[in-house]
Amino acid sequence: MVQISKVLIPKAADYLALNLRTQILTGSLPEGMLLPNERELSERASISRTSVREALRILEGEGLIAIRTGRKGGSEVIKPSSIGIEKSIDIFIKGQGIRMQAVSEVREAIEPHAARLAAHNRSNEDLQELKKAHANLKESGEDIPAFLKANLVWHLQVVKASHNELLIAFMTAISKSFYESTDVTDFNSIEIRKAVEIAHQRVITAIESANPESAFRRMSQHVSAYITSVEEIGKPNVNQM
Amino acid sequence: MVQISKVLIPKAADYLALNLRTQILTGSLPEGMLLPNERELSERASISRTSVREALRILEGEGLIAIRTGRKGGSEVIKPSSIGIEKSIDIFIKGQGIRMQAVSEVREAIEPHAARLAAHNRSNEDLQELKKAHANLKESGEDIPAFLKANLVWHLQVVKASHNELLIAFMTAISKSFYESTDVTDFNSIEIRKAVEIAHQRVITAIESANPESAFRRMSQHVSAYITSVEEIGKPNVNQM
DNA sequence: GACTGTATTTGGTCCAACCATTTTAAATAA
DNA sequence: TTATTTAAAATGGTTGGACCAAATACAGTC
Repeated sequence: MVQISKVLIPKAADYLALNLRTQILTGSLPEGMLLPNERELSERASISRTSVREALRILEGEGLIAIRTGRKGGSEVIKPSSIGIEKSIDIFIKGQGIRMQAVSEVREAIEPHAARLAAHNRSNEDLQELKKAHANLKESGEDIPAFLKANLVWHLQVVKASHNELLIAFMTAISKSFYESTDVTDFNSIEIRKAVEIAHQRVITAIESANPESAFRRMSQHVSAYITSVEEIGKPNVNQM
Repeated sequence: MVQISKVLIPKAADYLALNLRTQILTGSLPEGMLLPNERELSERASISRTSVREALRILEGEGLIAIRTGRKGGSEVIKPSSIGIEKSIDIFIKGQGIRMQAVSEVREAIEPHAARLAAHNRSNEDLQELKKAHANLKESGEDIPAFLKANLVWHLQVVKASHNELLIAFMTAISKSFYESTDVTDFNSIEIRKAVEIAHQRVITAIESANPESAFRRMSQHVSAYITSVEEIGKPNVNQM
């Protein structure tokens, strides 16, 4: 028996999308460049404009092009931002019904290390932003939503100060889920909020004095304590949408 | 002056995609369900089949549906896997020209913590898979590519044993980039390969004996040492494609 | 020079037909 | 009866062409 492996016939749109994606990621199509308009792409690739548009929709979804209408519009090659990562992580968490605990564990992995890196790499601007975020948290008073918001910003700012683009993307994606599922009543107590404030101050001090191991240890303690204070047995999973 | 904010007119396809995405993520459209066929969706949503197809292409790209042709074909709702995350991380790393060092730093954040969790959560199957991966690494002998492959599998297996779906997804995505950019000649020395083997054995022992802090520390040391041994000043960025 | 209207270019939408693939069902042969 | 072949049906894939909508350029006008 002659062995014939199945001939895969990729869809026209997928084929064009792959072609363009490769050219974009290799730099053949540099950021800022305008792709040929749809009618020309259609002609050049010898496929219908409909298929071209499906291909462009795929690339748009991947964050590789931005499509503008009107004269001088078209498909511009853009640098893929972390939004794509955030979107897919969000879909993954919601679609899979990921446990909140799993999200917390990722924070426990990322944040201490990010604090360590921040102590190494932070700029003066980073430090000022961090202190500003800390001030906002201190000033939130009895306004629990404002406290939670300021808290979120502070944690993100620490990771930003690490200057690691991947950690920033991960943390941004995850913190959204975490923030959405945090119960306001968890922070009704002034004592808990004060403890958070003190812990943050310690981390800031470590980062400011460029002490990586101290930053790591203090952030580690803080995140663990924070999660413990939020966790309750039987707490439901991440909210669906 | 009357304040009029710009009226945003979303594209028909985006609108339908958002509608369906919401229903899928909230569970209204459960996994396995077949969406109405394209012609019916077109009729029900009062938009053209072309727009319906663009919407389906978006959802397909997000990993929320699988489209099959033929009678009894159609768009099946599927559980979004980690592939979407891996794809977007891959695009981000390549498109942004992320430094290899940044990828390494993420490993240093994730792997020790994953080892710690593995010591907590690992099943007997996990342990056996880990030992199998270790055996493969030991048996690779002078075959450097085989060594690197086995090494990759071992590291992934540790993270899998953590039973944290997000960490697994992150590590899978990242390890691909790391693996692709690792120079074979970095491991020409038998001494280096032997050191890796010993370090792995220590981590396995810690995980087997359910000693989280030992697992954390040993993995931490191993990853740092590994990265140091691979790092060379002036090493180029992650390969573009 | 500022404004205004018109033409041009580009993406957005629609339609109607036909092709390709897969499954089902009927017809036929063994 | 059972196995095989053939035809029909249902579904996504693709096409070409027409027209709509938005953004810009440009010529004309004040």
